[in-house]
Amino acid sequence: MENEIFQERAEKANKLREAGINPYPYKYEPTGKTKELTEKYKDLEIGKHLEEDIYAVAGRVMSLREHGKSAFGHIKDGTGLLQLYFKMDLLGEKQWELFKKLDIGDFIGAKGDIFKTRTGEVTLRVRELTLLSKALLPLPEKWHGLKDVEIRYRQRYLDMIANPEVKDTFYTRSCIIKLIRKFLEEKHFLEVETPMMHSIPGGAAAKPFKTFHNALGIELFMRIAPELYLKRLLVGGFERVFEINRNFRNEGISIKHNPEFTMLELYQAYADYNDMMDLTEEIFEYVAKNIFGTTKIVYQEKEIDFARPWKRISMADAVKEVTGIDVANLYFEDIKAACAAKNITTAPVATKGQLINELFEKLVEPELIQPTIIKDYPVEISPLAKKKRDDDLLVERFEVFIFGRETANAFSELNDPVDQKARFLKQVDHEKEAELKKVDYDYITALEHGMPPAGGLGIGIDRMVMFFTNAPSIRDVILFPQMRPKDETGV
RNA sequence: GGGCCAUUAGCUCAGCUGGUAGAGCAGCCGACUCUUAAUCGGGAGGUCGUGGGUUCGAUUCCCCCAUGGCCCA
Repeated sequence: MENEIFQERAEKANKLREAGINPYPYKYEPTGKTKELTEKYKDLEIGKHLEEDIYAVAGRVMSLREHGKSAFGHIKDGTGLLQLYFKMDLLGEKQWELFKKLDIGDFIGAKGDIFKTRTGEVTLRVRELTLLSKALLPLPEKWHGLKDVEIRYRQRYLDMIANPEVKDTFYTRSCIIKLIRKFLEEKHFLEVETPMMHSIPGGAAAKPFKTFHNALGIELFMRIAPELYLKRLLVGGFERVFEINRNFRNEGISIKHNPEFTMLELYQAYADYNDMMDLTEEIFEYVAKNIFGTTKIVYQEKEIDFARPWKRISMADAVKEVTGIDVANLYFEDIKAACAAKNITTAPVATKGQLINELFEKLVEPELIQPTIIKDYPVEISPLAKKKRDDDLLVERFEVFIFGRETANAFSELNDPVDQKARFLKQVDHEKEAELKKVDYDYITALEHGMPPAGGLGIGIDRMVMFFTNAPSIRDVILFPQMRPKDETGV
């Protein structure tokens, strides 16, 4: 059947070629956009024709309603839809023949005058029709749209055509990123680009993708985080830098995880994690206000308010608040027992800090619906953060949780090269994948030259976009989410 | 990695207890010069995800696999 439609349409294209019409011409110059025209003439009197108001519009044919020697249809361009009216006696016989070979899905140019139909719709009465591109395959159905999620992700272009809100989502995504850039530039942050291919994967705890550089003859890793390079820039003298770019993590795919995802990382010299808390709140509030005019949004039926200030609470206090377990004043064995009592399985060699983190992740995280800053993490799970100024077992680190999801991560950056080296070595000792972990001595060397005290912040852009577009899955905010390739027989 | 669910026409979906598959839209032919889910008439379109099993007979029951979704680790 698909083949049949394809053949019929290909045949139409051939007939047009025989008649001297190129079904794939080179250029068209529209003089109006659909949205602009429907807006401009929305108050036009019903039934009124403006024969002097002539426009050329271009777009994809989305519907056709034929009436013998006349027809209505809609075209869609980048701004919206516009109704077109085709009349045989106005088009002339030759153009009418061309019209009859149109299919839904074709791109056309249409030039004509404006009028308003009896039913009150601004319509272009076509006097000159140009085929701009013949579509050989049919579009998804007009009424129900495209629902098959597999096709929506694999053939995103069909999703965009059939489901208008998809374009809105990615439009909003672009706006959010633009706003973040604007905000940071106003605060004198410099946007930089650091390597995507690292010889030592660092800056986060995640499995990397491996690749190979032939000329150098070395294994390289797609970056899991830009952190260690951005901090080298602090050593070099840039005081405020940021990067918005892709990270790659060779881990599972879920509603919250795509192997490649976009991260904002920024570093500010002479600042600490308290400054990063303020900055994080400001960024979210700024974006929310500029997009919605308010700090309140609805995400998956829950109202979320980004208004400052957010709740700020230490991890230990959060665990105590939610579970009643006073981890700060308990010994290792008691915490282990508490985990067991809550049916939380723990690694046999877990440290106290890791146990507390387990309790936090399992029992507290899901409760953190409103934006919440969880601060003061156990040192053993945070090798790049500076120890808390009054507690050696903790680091000055916070994460932001929204709707139970980790959305940002920030530290007072560790700039003591001796401490950093010790923590790297300890990590290599403990990590299961120790053979993957190499100490980045080049980074240590950079710190040895002196890095100013600094605050650093990372925000998961995809997750942020999910909140602002009410997207249930990260795949809804990534244009081409990772899928298993289909075999060569196609989709 | 484990569990559950889905896969039927280009798209959206029906298909009961096992008896060789239906609708709407799209597309095709015809009628119709203000329709908008246009309408009316006619016809066409299917390896029921793949492979195996049970059965006289499988879209339907069972198993494997593939792809996707959700949940858990």
